Amino acid sequence: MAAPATADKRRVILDAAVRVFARQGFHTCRVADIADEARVAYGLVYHYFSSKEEILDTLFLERWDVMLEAIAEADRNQRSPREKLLAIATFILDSYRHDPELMKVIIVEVTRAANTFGRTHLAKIREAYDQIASIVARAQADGEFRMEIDPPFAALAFYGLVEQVLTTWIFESQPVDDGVVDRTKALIVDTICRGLER
Amino acid sequence: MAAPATADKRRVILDAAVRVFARQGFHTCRVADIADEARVAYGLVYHYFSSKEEILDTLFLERWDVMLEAIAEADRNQRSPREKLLAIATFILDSYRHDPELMKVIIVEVTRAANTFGRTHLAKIREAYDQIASIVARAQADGEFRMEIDPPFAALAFYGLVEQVLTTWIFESQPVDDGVVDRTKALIVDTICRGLER
Amino acid sequence: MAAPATADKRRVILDAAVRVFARQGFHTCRVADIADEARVAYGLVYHYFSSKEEILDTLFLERWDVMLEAIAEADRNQRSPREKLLAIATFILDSYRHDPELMKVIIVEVTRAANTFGRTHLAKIREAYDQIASIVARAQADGEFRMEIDPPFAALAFYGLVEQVLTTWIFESQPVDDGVVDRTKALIVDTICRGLER
Amino acid sequence: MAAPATADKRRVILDAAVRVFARQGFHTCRVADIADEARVAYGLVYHYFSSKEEILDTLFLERWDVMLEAIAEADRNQRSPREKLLAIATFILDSYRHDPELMKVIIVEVTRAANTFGRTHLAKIREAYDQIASIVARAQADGEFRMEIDPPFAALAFYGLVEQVLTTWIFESQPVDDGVVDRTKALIVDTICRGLER
DNA sequence: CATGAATGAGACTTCATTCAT
DNA sequence: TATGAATGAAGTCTCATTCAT
Repeated sequence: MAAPATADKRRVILDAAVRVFARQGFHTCRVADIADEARVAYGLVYHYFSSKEEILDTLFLERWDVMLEAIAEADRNQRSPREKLLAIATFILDSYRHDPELMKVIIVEVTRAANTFGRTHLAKIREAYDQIASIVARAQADGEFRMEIDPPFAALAFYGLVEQVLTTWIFESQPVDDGVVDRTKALIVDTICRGLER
Repeated sequence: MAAPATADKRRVILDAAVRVFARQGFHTCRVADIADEARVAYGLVYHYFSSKEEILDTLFLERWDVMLEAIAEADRNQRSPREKLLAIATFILDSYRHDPELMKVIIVEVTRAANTFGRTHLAKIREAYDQIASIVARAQADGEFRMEIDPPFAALAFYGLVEQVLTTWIFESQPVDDGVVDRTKALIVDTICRGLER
Repeated sequence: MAAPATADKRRVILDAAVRVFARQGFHTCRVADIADEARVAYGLVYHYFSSKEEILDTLFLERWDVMLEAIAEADRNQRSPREKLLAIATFILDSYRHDPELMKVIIVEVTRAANTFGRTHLAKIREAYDQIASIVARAQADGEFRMEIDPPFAALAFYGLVEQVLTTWIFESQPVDDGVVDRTKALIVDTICRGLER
Repeated sequence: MAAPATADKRRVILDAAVRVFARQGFHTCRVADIADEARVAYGLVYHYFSSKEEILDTLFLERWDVMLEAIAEADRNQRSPREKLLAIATFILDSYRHDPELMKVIIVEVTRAANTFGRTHLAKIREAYDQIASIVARAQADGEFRMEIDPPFAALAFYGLVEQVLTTWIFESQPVDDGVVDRTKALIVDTICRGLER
């Protein structure tokens, strides 16, 4: 039972892949880059993963499941729809704050890659939309949200804005501090819930 | 000595590239696929374009300039900010209605490709955001929009929703009819301007 | 009869080819480079020459025949073998002085290209050696040169030194003036005829 | 567990490259030809070398360093300048005798390729000239060679003749036997040291 | 588990040559 | 003669994946 605490090479490879994908992009990087970044032999990558794609799939699914659970929890624990949306925005923006590289990879390489991984994981991605739509639908039933906007569409607007914000941050590739994160999540919720007009 | 109707091979290649990029994605397709689709010799592609990338750049810039002009025109010709945003949404959604493949390529391969072409054309893309933000800023000055939401952020919400809608359609890859387009553009403007709450 | 004095496009192409071959080398340059340098349409090159190779062949044969004649003339007009060799060295070095680019092309791309054009034009190249060897042979018969060195070998030494000198100049790619040329040709003849030892 | 005799694939590739370069010439052969000749997968060539050029560079540098050392050794071990030059000529001609293909490649593709590899390796090539010139200079100081011919020029004549001889053999592409080699090296030294005149 | 050499299909790009005008 | 668009065969290099140790 002498295995050292950091011997989980699989994890090391996954973490290295995040950095490499974030830096170079999935299509541009080579498997060798990942092995180098992980300081691991070339072949070991293929010992743990059957392909380069599977690494990205793994990263996405790991994280996305956490997010789906966070959304569910927000729905359970918060009272008003506004607070629920705020909790969701908070979770996603905090995720970026804590691990911008991972979020960059997930958004750029999966969520927004309509031709490739986005299509592969369409069902998973939709689950998030559906949960948000469900929150909206119940808010309408409770008379808190107006009926004109159908829930899937509202989910689109909300999640779309969150993702657009993250994309902007990713493009700017400068670190965001807690203040920016706090103000932005409030702004997102306010914009979506109250609209632009006076 | 009338110019032959289909002699512009450069155009033929560009149009073929749209179809191929839309179908297979930029990274997945080969230059040979474009040449085949255009029914043109392999080398001719390189006679007109210096690389596969330049083809995509050309497609994007051609179309994006048209869109920037359309936004400017909407700003000039429409009275209220709501009408201006509606005109912009109309233009973009109609663009998709009329040439879904081209719009798919531009959004999937450029606008949302934060690692590659999106970064290349960042300045151009931002011009659109800036124009929209400017509309919002003037609406605030005129007392029509509320002051709480800063204009660049509002532009993000509006354009983000438009793009998210198109992405959904692209994912579903089923044709949209005029009715859907009309209802959606109204919904976009209503969502962004009036918000979700009662 | 409006043809301008410089309308000989064939000549224009040949002269342009000299410059391009000298600058970029035969293998590295493209036919398009020659056409550009000649300010002539792409296709015209193929109107006058059947291939890129034929251009180089033409340049070589044109010049080499002049040289063979110059050697023959030196043999006829000069009295002593030393004067004959001096006249030959003079002619070759002067050729370089007057048109270094052409000489560079002939030496680098033909004479020293044992795998390609050197092999093609082997017979022509040998004619020069043979003429020089013949001069040496007669000098031996006349008792002016010693018998120990067989004429073909002597020709090798003499012509080899001339070519080695030119190669050095080509490598240095700086212009040589008349003084250098004069001193060098004397040195060549002296070295070959009298040797290094006291 | 003795190391297998032929397991060094890098060496196998280099040796195959010599044969292919000698047979077809550097510009005419394809990397595939080298891989085939080495009975090795295409990609392995690029595993060991970054380009076709690097293979030739490697072959040249390996051999040239051996030659520089041989010249230095001749300078150290031989007494008279004539014996030193004889030892050098012997080494180079023997090199050809033992591995004519390698010497062909080095001379034809590097040493005499003024436009390409010759230029790249100019400094290395000059080292050989400089060593020979240094031998001549000391012979002049010792009163054994006459002062009229400056040492770099003498080196040119000597090395130029050696190379010209090899080039002739290469052109003839017939094997040379020891007798020819012995007679030729004596002839080279005699020609350069005593000259043609009686 | 771990290593990294070995494989080979495939992509991009170049460019000599042809041809219609 | 003159033009330059059109052709398509090659060739280099990359890199995901396999495999022997």
